[in-house]
Amino acid sequence: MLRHGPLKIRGNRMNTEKKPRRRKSTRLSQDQRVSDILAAANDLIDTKGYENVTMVEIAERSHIVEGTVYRYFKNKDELMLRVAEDWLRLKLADLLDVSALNGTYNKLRYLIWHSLKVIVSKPAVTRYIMLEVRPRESYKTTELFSINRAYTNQLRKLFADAISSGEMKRGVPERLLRDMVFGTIEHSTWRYLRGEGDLDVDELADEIAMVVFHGMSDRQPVTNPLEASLARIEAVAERLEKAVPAG
Amino acid sequence: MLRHGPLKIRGNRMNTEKKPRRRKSTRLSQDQRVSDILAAANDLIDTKGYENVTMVEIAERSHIVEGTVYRYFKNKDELMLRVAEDWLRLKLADLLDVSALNGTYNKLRYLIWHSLKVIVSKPAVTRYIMLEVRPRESYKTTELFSINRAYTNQLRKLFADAISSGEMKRGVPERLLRDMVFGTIEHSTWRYLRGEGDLDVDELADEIAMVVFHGMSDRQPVTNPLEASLARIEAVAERLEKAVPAG
DNA sequence: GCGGCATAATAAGCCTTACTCATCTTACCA
DNA sequence: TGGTAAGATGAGTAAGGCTTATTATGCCGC
Repeated sequence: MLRHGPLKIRGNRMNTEKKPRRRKSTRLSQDQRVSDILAAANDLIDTKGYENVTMVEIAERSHIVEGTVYRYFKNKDELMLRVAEDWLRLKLADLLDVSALNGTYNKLRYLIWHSLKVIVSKPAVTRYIMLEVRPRESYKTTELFSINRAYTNQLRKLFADAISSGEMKRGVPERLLRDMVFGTIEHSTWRYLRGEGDLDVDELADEIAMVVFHGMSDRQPVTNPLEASLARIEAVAERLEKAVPAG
Repeated sequence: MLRHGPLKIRGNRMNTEKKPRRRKSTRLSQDQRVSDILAAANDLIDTKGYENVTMVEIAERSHIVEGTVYRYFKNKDELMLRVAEDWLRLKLADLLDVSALNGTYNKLRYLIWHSLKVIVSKPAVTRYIMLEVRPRESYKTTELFSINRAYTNQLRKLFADAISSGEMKRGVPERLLRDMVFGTIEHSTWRYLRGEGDLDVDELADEIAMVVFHGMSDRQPVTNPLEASLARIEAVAERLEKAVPAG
């Protein structure tokens, strides 16, 4: 199938084929065109998934021709990046300062909850960022990387507050804790991002915060009878130790 | 640029152009061809990154022509999947049964260490799996998904052992703990997978195991609460025995 | 050795999609 | 109202995945 109509008008005696008519065009302001294109791209990404949108489609939905898109965006990647940046910037604009929240756990839960909200609000673009932008060598020089710093910064505050309140011990590499928090969030959302079912953001935020905060090991009051028994004996031991004069 | 030599031989009076010479071909056994192709694909993926290898290149390096590759692999995706599957299956073949290891922490550390070893052994294919296979809707019906179950199964054993020894409390969704373990591993390796520097597998395994085991909150790095508890009691008992006059 | 033949391998293309560019056209302004 | 800068168009290219008609090779029976 030819993309642009017949290549050659076959001449027959009385040429009944109309010569290809150039479509009527309208000149819009730069801003209007750009926002038309961005809107079209957004719609298409959301409905078809970022990997399936083509420049022709974006152009059609913007009521222009493919070549015109390239007047406003250097290439497809720049357009997609712009969509992602605009969205993420908007979403992170209302991120609270966690220092205002009460307690390490609440701060943590809030950050996790916020990330999940962002992801759920536009899964297709999240996929784009996770699959196309973050893996790049140049990721760290990316605008998206800078925007994401908002989370990193809040997490840093959380750590500072938690250390000064004694809830966290000093010395654990911040990098690792970050990887644990965001790694758990991302891994938890893959099922959703793959299109398998919904996501209960509030419940999941609770669960993730809990597991990340406490880790795998048991630290709650013991339920195991053997341990309970030991705990009682320990308590007695402690009392006796105090009672008996140091010898 | 034409991909396959001149399309049309322009006839001039005395045709001095040699007619396109069909290259000499050799027929190999099915097995030999397949393994040639797989070897070529492997080399190319490792050296150029999976996103940059083309079917023509794979064919050239296998000393055949593009079309021939399609006799042995339905399409590019099937070929790439095969490369990934063969590799991962081989790598997971020697995964130990964690029940043989001593203590939850050691089991955990071993699983993390093993994953990291696998990732480091072929980062280009790891990227392919993480960026192309796992995001698919069909991922769970994939051979790679099945192969990966080896980890899941070992992790399940770890949980079972840890619960029965009292180190972990019952009731935390297994899914979440899995997401924490593997999410932290993956997030920790992105810098490396992006090509930013090396990875000290042993050190990182220790760090991840530590942070995943204990979580963010401050706690003693106790490896076995029962043993720790007994140790404390014994110390007290010893002191008391010395302090209290023999009755 | 030799000829027939199943099928491996080749060469030439097709299709899609990102991107380019010469040409046409429009809106604005003098 | 007409000249013009720049916006918009249509046609085309390149690259890469995939298909297929044709060629020729190695095997097998004789």
